[in-house]
Amino acid sequence: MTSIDVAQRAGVSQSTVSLVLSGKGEGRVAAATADAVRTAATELGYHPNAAARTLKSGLSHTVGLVVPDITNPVFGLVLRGAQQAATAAGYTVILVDVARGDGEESVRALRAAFVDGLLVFAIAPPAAALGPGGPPVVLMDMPATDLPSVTLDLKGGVHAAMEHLLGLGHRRIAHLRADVPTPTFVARANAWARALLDAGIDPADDLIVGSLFSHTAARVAGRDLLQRSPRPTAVLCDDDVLAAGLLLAARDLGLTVPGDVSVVGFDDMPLAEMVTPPLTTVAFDVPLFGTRAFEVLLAHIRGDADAPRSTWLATRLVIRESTAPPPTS
Amino acid sequence: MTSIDVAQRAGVSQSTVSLVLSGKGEGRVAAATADAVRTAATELGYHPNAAARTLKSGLSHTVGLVVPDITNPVFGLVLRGAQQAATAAGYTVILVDVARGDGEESVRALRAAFVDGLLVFAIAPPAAALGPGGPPVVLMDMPATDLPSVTLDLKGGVHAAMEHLLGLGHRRIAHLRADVPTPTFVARANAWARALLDAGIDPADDLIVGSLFSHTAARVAGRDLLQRSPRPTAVLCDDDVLAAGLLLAARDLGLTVPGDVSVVGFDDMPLAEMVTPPLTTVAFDVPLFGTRAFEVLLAHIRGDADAPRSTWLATRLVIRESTAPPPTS
DNA sequence: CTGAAAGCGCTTACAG
DNA sequence: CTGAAAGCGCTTACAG
Repeated sequence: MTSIDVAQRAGVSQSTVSLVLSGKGEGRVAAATADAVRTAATELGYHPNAAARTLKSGLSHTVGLVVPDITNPVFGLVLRGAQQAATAAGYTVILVDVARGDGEESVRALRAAFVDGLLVFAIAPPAAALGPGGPPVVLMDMPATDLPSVTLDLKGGVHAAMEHLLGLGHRRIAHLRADVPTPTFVARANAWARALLDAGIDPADDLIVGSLFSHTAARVAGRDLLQRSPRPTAVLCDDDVLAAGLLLAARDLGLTVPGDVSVVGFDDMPLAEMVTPPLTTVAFDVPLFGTRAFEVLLAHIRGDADAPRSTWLATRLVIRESTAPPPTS
Repeated sequence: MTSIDVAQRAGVSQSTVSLVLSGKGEGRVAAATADAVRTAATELGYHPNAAARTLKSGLSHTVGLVVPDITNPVFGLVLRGAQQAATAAGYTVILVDVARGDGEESVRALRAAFVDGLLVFAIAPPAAALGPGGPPVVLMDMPATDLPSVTLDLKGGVHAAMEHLLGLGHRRIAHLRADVPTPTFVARANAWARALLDAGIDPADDLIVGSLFSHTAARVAGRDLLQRSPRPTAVLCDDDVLAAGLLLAARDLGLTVPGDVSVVGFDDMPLAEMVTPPLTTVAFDVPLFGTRAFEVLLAHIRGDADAPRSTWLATRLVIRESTAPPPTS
């Protein structure tokens, strides 16, 4: 079932079939001819072979989104946003999960699916993504000097959260951080320390605890943190899943939130509203983040002269019920 | 940068390059020649063009996973499981989100990425996936007579949940259901009604409420349900997100769980442990579900004579803190 | 307005 | 053990 079959049935040449079906026949092919081609294609149930098309044209109209850990609910929303913009432009976004590995395998596979471009979220772009002949890459939540990127105003977000906590009267503000040394988490850590320093508080080691990326790990880390004395009166968490784990830890220890300890999350995922109490958290427009990233990537795929090198998205603090003044005792 | 460049540099023919680099040269190409080819390829940073390879061989070693709503956290784990089995077999899984649309667009795109096979989760397989020349399709959580499928023991799961609730002394057991008329939800509804009937209870309409698939929608629907009188003493929910919404509704109304009302979820996603109280829920091995589905698909891709038509996965009830005997009043 | 022809970069019999 | 050649199914100048 090839374009030649369609051509025969419609009584035209293969070129004409291609022209009509790709929409490039406009004003070059007679309406009657075009109709005949379309009819024949429908009757035969013909679908152009994408491999052949891509081989010839060099374009697949598909981009890949590489995420570090699909288990984290934010990425679904990022994909949604990216896909929305992509659909409008005639593209599809396919997602690949690196599962906190190096992603070499996955990206190699993605190239094998010859995507026209790559969106890489918060991980160092796998070498396989770069090499010569590789497609354009846009980094998300990952600053870079040599590659275009879309980042988040992490500093502003953490700053707002710390101002909020400091304003409430907290001094011992701990940091429950992700045990992942990527720039996005380093930036959070630095902003936390900066805010403390600016308030004349020492960002001491006993205010810091690291955790793997699961609520179970955060629960264990949180128990450790909340049993230190003096106990922190507030905790800034690197994301909402970690914050959810900390909530569990507080409950394990018979501590109330925000009565005994205030908690701030990051990302404002749906989860933030579902836990008890609902989380005060640093928010950004997650789908928009995906949309923006796709738009930047598309500009690079098209080779636009004014394709943005690096842009960023605002963050803001959403205040819910997990923060309050420190206990008076 | 093509295989011809590599051939020239290594001083061999294009055929030899192909043989060596595809691993099919074993025992057919002299070791020294093979080394020369590999060296040249590395030096040149050569990557075979996947479109050409696929066009010629008809194989992309990529399969697609089509999910109804990537926003739901279960699908991430399904992808993980599928990818794990796929990696072992030299395949990659790419995910496409249909966003509760019909998926025609997405699947067309996936075919354009010429996947070797398709895993379609809980939605009617888009027509674009079927047509002649389409790749093998395996349906997940969606029984079918004409296509291979991997399903869940939904009936057993609901039965266990209802036995648990009935055993606790509940009679007015409501059903918070997904407003999505796919077989997976119809099966849950039927099993719920069956269990009630078997216990001599009428599965009346006032025990039923439908909701869109978000905790916000479920919260609203849940408030409606919990304000009916007499109030249900227990609610079976079509999934954990819906159950989380119901928990919020109970809180809105000043009701305690499980004191005033018991709640059972479905899927046992990480969320089930993060909400308050942790959810009693119908569980299954989510990653294994993905793994199984991939294995079945692979058997069909390979054309194994004994490729399974339809298999199923067990479910079990995980009892946590959201269920207790009904209020004595 | 339409067709004949070349060629995208591989893989795979086939010949030697 | 190695190479020359055909061909996968399209698209795209080019000719008419």
